[in-house]
Amino acid sequence: MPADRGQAGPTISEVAAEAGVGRATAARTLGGYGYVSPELRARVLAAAEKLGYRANALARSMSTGVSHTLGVIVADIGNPFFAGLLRGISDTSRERGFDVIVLSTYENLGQEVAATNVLIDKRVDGVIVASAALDRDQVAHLRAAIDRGIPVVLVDRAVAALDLDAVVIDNREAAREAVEVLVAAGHRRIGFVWGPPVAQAPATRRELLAAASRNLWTDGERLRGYLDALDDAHIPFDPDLVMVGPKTEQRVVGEVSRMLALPDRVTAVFCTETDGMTGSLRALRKAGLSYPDDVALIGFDDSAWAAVMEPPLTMIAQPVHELGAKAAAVLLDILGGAEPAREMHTLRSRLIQRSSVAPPRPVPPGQEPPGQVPFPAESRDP
Amino acid sequence: MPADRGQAGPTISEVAAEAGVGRATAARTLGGYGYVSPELRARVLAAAEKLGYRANALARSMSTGVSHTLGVIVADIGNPFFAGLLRGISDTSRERGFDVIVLSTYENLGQEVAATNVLIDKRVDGVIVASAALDRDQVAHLRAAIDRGIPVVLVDRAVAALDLDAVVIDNREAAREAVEVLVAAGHRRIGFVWGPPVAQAPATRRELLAAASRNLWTDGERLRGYLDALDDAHIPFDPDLVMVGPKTEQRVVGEVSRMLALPDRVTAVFCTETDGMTGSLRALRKAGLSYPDDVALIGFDDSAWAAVMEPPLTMIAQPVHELGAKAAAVLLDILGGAEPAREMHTLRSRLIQRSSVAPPRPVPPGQEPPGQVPFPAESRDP
DNA sequence: CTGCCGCGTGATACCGGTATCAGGCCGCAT
DNA sequence: ATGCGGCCTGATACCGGTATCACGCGGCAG
Repeated sequence: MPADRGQAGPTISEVAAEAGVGRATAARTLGGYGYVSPELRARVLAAAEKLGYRANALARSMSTGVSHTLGVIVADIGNPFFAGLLRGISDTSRERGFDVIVLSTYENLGQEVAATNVLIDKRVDGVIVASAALDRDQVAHLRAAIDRGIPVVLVDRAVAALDLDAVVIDNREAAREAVEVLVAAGHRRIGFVWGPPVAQAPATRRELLAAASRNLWTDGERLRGYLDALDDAHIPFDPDLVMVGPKTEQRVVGEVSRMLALPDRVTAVFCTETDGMTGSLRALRKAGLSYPDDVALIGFDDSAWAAVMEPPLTMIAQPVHELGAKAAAVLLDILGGAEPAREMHTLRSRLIQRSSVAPPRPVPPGQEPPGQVPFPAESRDP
Repeated sequence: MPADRGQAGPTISEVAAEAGVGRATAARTLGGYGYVSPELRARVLAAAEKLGYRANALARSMSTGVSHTLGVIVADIGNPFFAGLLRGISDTSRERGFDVIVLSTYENLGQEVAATNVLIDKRVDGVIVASAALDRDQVAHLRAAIDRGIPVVLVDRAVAALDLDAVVIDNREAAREAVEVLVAAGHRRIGFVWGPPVAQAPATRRELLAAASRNLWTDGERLRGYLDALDDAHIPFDPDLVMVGPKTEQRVVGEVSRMLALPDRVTAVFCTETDGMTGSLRALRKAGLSYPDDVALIGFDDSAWAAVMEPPLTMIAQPVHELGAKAAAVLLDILGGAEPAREMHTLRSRLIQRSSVAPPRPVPPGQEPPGQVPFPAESRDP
């Protein structure tokens, strides 16, 4: 029951009738294929103009099997990182005449599966995904898309279980570089916020690495970079300084507070995400501590805010736009007939040094300054 | 030329063949309509399962004329405000079984027109739009959608030229409340950053109001609220304290620097958007000034960053999720057959008082510190 | 035993495009 | 004059669903 036709705009048949030509002629003119004499072409165009004709993309896709639409699945549109990525993707897609459908999973694998199905059902030509999948048994939905002939390109998070093109940054190197800066400033008690979303905190370095190598996901790589820098400086790994598990700002505050209350407390914190940084900052304030003197800080994902903080924050800037643009370009090339390279395209991030790193405050052993062991009652307004 | 069928997944006919039933029977089973005997139903289901059948949403939409998809057009996905909005929209849409296609226009009317056409072509059932359109002659694309029977709901920015449902916040009240707080603290030289994107700065209050009333767009309402508060406090309007025109953080820095360098400089700044706030903060630092003592600050759109700034920023928090949820609910109700109310649904924002407002620094006339030359505000009155 | 009713099923005409192909018309060569 | 080839054009069969409708079959009443 096609509700109330006549509303939904004219069809090609109506245009043809108006122009007094056959349906096929109107279709050739409007579809821009085949040959039509200048005279008829003009008549069709005039009729289309008059009627306000717009081609039905659904019908066209049905017939051609091609939708000129890319599907993008991201973990969280609310995250500025993904927002930037998206802009890169849509800019280059539009350039090449493709539309983009965006779906956000909010880090929920179930929603990622649902999103993939939506894209399959809507017959997108290709998919770009920042997947929440970690393991071999969590990629069935992506494999289903591929099996149906829909090319998939990974972005931000590579999934080892899938042999696909992936566009990522040098997470491990970036993290290592940041932690090296901390080490060079003299820090040895460096907190890692936050890590792989595993169920329980790994007790040993070995366990941690095992967890990290389950996959190439972003957090895992950043953790490896952290470990690399520690190793190079011969700083022993301390599981108490690593936060893993569910990623909520709330938990960061708790965990960093804990690290700050340790007898041998943390003197620097490395944050792998924006929310980790804001959470750490909250914890600092709660403890009546400030940066960079009490605690040095470096975080991932530069933003306007980080630059206007007082003092301004040293941050790692990811090439978000390029990341998105590259992912779209790779996918579009495949759609254009190129053979998938099935390789990792790694882009470089950049450490922007500002003023949130200073040498650790020298502490005479045995008599740590007040304000770091028990929390003093809030002297500051909430 | 349907490239290589067999790739794209089984069709309903193939499922029917596999199950040994007629096409219609398979369709009824899989489509969940009409009657099918339990026995055949089971056979069809088994066949579908075996073949990995997924319905082609395109074909279904073609046939039914309904896509169960909402189109959303926002100005900028990179803006956390819109990201939050989107989440509200997709949460309630998904609840009601609708998918969402998001298009970002980056404040470009041309792209908004293109986006609208994409949505029309893809035959979405309804559209939610935060339009960049201001005037009567800029809404043709939205009217085209409506004429084609696609319901449109406005969000964040109401467009006066269109008699549609709109979900907005009490922008004027929110701005007035914020400026009142500034006034109550003793400020009389209050900067407004930033205003309507008009071509040239209005010189008089009258001109400004005229510009603002061209439409109900967000900035205009916020400007009115600012003016309201000034009027109530009998503070004369000074065009030098209002920033209008293109909205770039770069320009904010320049304009606020200018306001800070005025003989009778600004002692407080009210920002209508996040970028306005970060820009103002930059300008402050450049001038060697700090808040809240040198300059009081209030801004729109609370964020995690605003709360961790030192001192924390007093901000207006918009109910972003509710805004999106409400817009989706209104649209979905219309799609469900409800008569459009064509009214303004106004949600309340909340001023979160933190520590970026203090009374203006009293300065003995005649001996003001270099770089800041405050005069009593009254000295400028005509 | 015949007729009618009703239920379950399958055949089929859509939806609005694309793409193939047949056929009409014209010109030119024989 | 006839035949043939090329050029345009329009008829039509798809794409993969939905929805209508006709038909076959069984049961029950007359």
